[in-house]
Amino acid sequence: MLDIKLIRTDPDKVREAMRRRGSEAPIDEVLALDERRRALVTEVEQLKARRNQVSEEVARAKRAGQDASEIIAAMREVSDRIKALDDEIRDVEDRLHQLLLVIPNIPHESVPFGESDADNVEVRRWGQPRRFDFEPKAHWDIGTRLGILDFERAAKVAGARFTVYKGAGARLERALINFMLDVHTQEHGYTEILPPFLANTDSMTGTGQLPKFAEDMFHCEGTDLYMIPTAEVPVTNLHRDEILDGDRLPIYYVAYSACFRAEAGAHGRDTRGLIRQHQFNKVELVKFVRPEDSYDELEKLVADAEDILRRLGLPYRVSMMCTADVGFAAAKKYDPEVWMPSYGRYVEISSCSNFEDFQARRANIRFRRNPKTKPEYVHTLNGSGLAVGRTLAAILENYQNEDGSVTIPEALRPYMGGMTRIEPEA
RNA sequence: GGAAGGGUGGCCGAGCGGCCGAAGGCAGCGGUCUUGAAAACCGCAGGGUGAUGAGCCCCGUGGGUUCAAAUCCCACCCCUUCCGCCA
Repeated sequence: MLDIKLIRTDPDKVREAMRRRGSEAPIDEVLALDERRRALVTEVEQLKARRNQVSEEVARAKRAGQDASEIIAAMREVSDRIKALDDEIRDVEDRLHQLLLVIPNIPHESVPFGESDADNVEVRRWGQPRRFDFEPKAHWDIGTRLGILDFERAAKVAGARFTVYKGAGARLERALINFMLDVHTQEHGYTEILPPFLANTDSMTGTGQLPKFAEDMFHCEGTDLYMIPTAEVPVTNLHRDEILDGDRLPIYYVAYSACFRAEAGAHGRDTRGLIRQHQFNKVELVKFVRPEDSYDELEKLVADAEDILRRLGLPYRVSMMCTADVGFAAAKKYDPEVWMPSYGRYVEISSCSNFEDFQARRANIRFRRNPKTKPEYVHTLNGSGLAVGRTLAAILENYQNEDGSVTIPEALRPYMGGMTRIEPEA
């Protein structure tokens, strides 16, 4: 959520930011409602001040045993007016709030202008895509042939875009989760969280999934619960409506969770394999930091995600999202992308964002620099470290052998009981 | 799911419809005293809006009654205990 004061004092800056994003935003309507609200508030507050004053007089008179029926009668009218004004204010504020909730964040000045994802900018590249001296297969073929991924039975059990992992495949997924959690907790300084996988409307609104993106999520009928599309939601909302002690910042959390996405509107895209699923595993990094540190923290966050790819020996590049692709809530976003032989290109495997105070304002997450000062909004960041299913797919493809087996990356072997290869079932 | 009890400031905990943004205690901060510390004593200390002012608002949330609600009424949410069910 943007600061209403910013919209009020510099509406052109906001309009320009929306134009750069290619987003429509009801700025004029916001300004009109804001003005209306402030006029009403001024009026009602004057009346309330009078009511409070007179109430005291009534109390004093009654205590003195005097009759106060005249003032009481006079105040009835004032009270009615107050009630009417309060009703109108509530109505105006509701509408204003609804509008503010659908206005996206302002991209940081370092974000390049662009009109589509084609305008994203590659910032660095690591590793060399392997040259195969045989025809490399796609991970769905590799996994199916090895008997470690079962798409058909998953479709029977749940439907399209679900996968059953089996044997060494299930273990490899679990190994990746544990490996990532261990690296981030033991070497990058994150505290592990295992959050609820369902979250309520307030939480979804706090991080920005609602109200705009309801159709992307699974909703549990008859409840106020949504299945989380990312651990960002429960973990960021851990500190909703809190005032954090400045000494505690920065806070780093890492959380494994299953993630659930309806993928409405993705018909026909990535229909095969693990790339686009209704349910997938992810290890998510979340930070709460001081505003002045958030861009340094973003760079460190990306580096933490990249570290996993390097240790796994997976070639990747990092793209900086342009204004058109930065995402609703983010001010700046980097996407680490892994080399995927079956796609013949780099595929998003993480997404690291600085939301500045956009989420903090929605979720009311603040901190106090020192005991005397007013609370300020924190900056929140998050990034995948990494998407586990896509990582497994990348390993199958990049580490495949001509005989159909897959070599297990060095770093994962301790998590696989020393296993070095996944061989086809006998 | 059923029954009972409860949600007040960082924590504990009072609160007769008006003098309650709210006693008291603890923790915190500043000071006096002390070589220093503790103790004792004095003082400051919630959040929002706004200009560090005035005013206004906030006692789980939302309605209602009233000239006036932390206090009365209704609904909802959450917590605790007991029972039932259950991984």
